[in-house]
Amino acid sequence: MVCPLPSISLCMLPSLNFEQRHSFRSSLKPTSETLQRELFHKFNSPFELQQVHTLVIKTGTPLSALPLSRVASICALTPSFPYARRIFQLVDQPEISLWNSCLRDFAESDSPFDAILLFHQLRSHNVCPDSFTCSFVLKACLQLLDLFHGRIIHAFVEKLGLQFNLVLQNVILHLYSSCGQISDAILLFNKMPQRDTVTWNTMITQLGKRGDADSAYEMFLQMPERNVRSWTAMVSGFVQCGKPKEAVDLFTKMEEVGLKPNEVTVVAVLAACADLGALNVGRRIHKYSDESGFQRNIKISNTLIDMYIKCGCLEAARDVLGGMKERTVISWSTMIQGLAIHGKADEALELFSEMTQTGIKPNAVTFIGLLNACSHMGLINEGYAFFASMTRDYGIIPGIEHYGCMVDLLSRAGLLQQAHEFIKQMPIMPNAAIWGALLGGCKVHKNIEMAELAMRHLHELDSLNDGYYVVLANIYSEAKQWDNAARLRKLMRNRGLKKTLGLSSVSIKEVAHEFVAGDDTHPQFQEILKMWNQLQVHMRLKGYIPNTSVVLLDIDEKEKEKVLSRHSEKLALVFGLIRTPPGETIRIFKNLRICEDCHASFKLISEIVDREIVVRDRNRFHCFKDGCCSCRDYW
DNA sequence: GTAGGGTTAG
Repeated sequence: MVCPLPSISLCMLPSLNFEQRHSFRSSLKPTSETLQRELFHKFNSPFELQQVHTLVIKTGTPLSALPLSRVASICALTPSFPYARRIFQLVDQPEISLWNSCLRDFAESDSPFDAILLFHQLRSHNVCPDSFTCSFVLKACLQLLDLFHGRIIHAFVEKLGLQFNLVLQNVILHLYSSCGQISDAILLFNKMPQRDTVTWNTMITQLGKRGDADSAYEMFLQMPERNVRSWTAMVSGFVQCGKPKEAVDLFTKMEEVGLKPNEVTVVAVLAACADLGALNVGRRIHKYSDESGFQRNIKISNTLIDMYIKCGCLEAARDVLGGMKERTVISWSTMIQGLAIHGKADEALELFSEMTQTGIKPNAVTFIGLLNACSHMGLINEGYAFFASMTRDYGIIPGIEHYGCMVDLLSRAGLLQQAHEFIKQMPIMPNAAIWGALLGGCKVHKNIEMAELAMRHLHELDSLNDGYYVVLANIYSEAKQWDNAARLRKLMRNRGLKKTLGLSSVSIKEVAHEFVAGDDTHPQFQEILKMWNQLQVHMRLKGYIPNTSVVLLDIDEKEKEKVLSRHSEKLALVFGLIRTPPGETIRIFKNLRICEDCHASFKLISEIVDREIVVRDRNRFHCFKDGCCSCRDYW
């Protein structure tokens, strides 16, 4: 027999200490409050539902005291479902709202498919869904990119007469567009009776993700009202579409309009600066970000690290990493990759062990950075060791990129036969990048036979890429096989391929000055030429001999030297020397790889003019100082 | 209840 004491709330007894309270409590009949609290902890399996229910009845506790949403999530996908329903029907709360909160939790959980299962459960037990039900299930479909169920729910929305619910229409639009059904999305967009900013922003975001910057921008201009998210979506879209300049320009316009960029905008525009190598804009945004109180945002810090690295400022990148209170695997991987392209393999490897010591597990991208570091410095054994370790110690299956790094590592080091064997033993089909890496090694190590073999594969895999033909033509002309070189040029012509023009830019007071190879139409060309001739006198005294073998054309030596002296990176450097004060570091950005003659020249010039010259080429950084390059001539 | 962001071989 239960002790017939009146129900007293424990909080009415503040003077009792913990032990007293505890002994008192055990002699009391549970109140609704204590019951509710305890139920929350006890509720673990559906078996206990009946026991709890019995307790509730025995103590006369109102049913609403039960943690109903917890009951719902525990019973949702079990045979106790009907039992839970019977309880819900006794509570003064719409049944569907309980299932909805459960659906929301499932949709946001690690297994969103549970939301879809629950939806089927609800349907088969004739529970009537409402608009919230649909929105949560659609959210689950979106997480899973489950177009099949998405279409079912869409049909259901129409059946329930919810086709005028703007929120639902927006989710459906989002679902179609992110499942790659852009034409369905556009169809829906066009027939929507009303649209809001979310509708437009969704379209802009998804078009940007698909690489269609033009359509996205058209929408951006067309939309009646733009908020910060609209601008952010467009800035981000430009970055994703490989238009970082447009991204920075739009960002500037956004500031002019008086809108305050938020954390997401900052990430997007910093990524644009990284792509552009726009250090000054990047620095300004870093300052803005700090002033806005974004210091603790990990994604911003990670993007800042990447931005500084890609702008050639390793020190600044280190400072950002050093100042981070919390780091993710991305923070470390970004820095490791950064050190790799700056030729600091030892530091990259050190950072890796520091990372694992702090308990952070590397991911597939971390290993790309590590292998890259080995590759840029010729660390063959270390590279093999990392390649083996990634699977053995971390269960990461190497992807095509990892194989690419290994082929690059071996080829660069001149182990061409070994590289070829490695390719033949790959468990996945080698792609153009793999053969391209081998071809690159053949150029450095002047192996015509292997180069031709690689080219046969490249011919099949990526016949429209001019770069490979140029490399092979280069190999031929260096070996003075003019017939073969000419044959290749003819092949390129027949295929409608043109050699990508060399483009270099040098930034002076925030303005990027661009130079094209061979361009003598620049207004300051005469000045540049004069300066180059002066430099050459000093260079020749230091033993400089123009390396005319890099010139593809079969022309006389004097002509070759002329072509050589007008390489875009040389024009940019000389212009930079003229227009900047002595001692200032010169930063050059080139779209292709730096040529061997320019590399040799820059080393000498850095010594002659006593300046640091930082060149970011298509692959990595070269930092010239006191007659040496940070790549130690291994590239 | 609906829209967004960070590292990735050559």
